[in-house]
Amino acid sequence: MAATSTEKPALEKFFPVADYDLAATLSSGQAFRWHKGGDAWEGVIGRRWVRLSGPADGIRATVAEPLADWRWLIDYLQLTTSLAAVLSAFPNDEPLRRALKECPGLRLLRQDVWECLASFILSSTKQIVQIRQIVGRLCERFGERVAVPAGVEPLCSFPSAERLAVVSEGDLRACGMGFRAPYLRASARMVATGEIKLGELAKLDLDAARAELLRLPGVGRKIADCALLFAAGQPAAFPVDTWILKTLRQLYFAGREVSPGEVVRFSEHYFGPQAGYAQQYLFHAARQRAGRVGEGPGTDWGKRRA
DNA sequence: AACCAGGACACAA
DNA sequence: TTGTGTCATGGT
Repeated sequence: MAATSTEKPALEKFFPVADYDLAATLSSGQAFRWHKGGDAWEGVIGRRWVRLSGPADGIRATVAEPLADWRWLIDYLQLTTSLAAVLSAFPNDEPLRRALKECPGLRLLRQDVWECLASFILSSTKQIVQIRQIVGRLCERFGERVAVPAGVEPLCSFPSAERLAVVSEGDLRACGMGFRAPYLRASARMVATGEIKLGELAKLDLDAARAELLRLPGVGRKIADCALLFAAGQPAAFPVDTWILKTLRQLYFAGREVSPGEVVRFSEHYFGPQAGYAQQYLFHAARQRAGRVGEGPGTDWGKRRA
């Protein structure tokens, strides 16, 4: 664990990397705590505040306290992943070629499993902007303060399963999560007690890992696959949400109203070992075309009435 | 101002 | 196995 002992602690580090679109990646609905501040993105990874900016040839990272070991960030951003190798595993079809052209440099992150899972438990029938709000309130009320540079507003970590397991349902509802509150609380308990071991998911095959997550209340196939893909290192997981359902019907079923089950089964054999990456490209491309990517509260694309 | 949102669940048939 | 109503909340 002392592999980087030769490095001096620093507040800033530059990581050379090609084909990495930070903005697309951080706003593509896989993580919910990133905020754009000027030309940079600010967020919290684990218990650290980070500011990221993306010059053409890499990513510059700034933290609040000097660091020598940056592996946590390399891992989160998946900087050692060869995008070309991933994309070469895609089926060579027109829909994917188009999505690749529309979202060059889109990546998958490797998030904390509990944060990702809990966030997606809160996501059901919620718009992404609302998920961000709910997660934000959850963190500020039950998370722990993290160190930030002078002049930056205080921020908190994502609350642990142990913490959320002992928060009352009413206090959770006060974050605006509605009927999802009992799901989050009960799932937090099962994770906190070790009944479900999130750390083991990466070692299991996809079906076994999914079966584990499906034991959690409020976690169905879609949310399980989100946690598996965005956090648990299962590259073949393929979350089918309303966007992907509509998109796949259009692109692969000639617009026919095929059932969700049929679309799921199609996705299981068609997209291959990197199906999850394919999903993210199709999802982000579709949302981008619909003008839904940069949206936040108060964004109305100039349609506000006088 | 209605409509609907990165679903899950219990309950039909 | 596949289809329907229900569950809170608030942005658009």
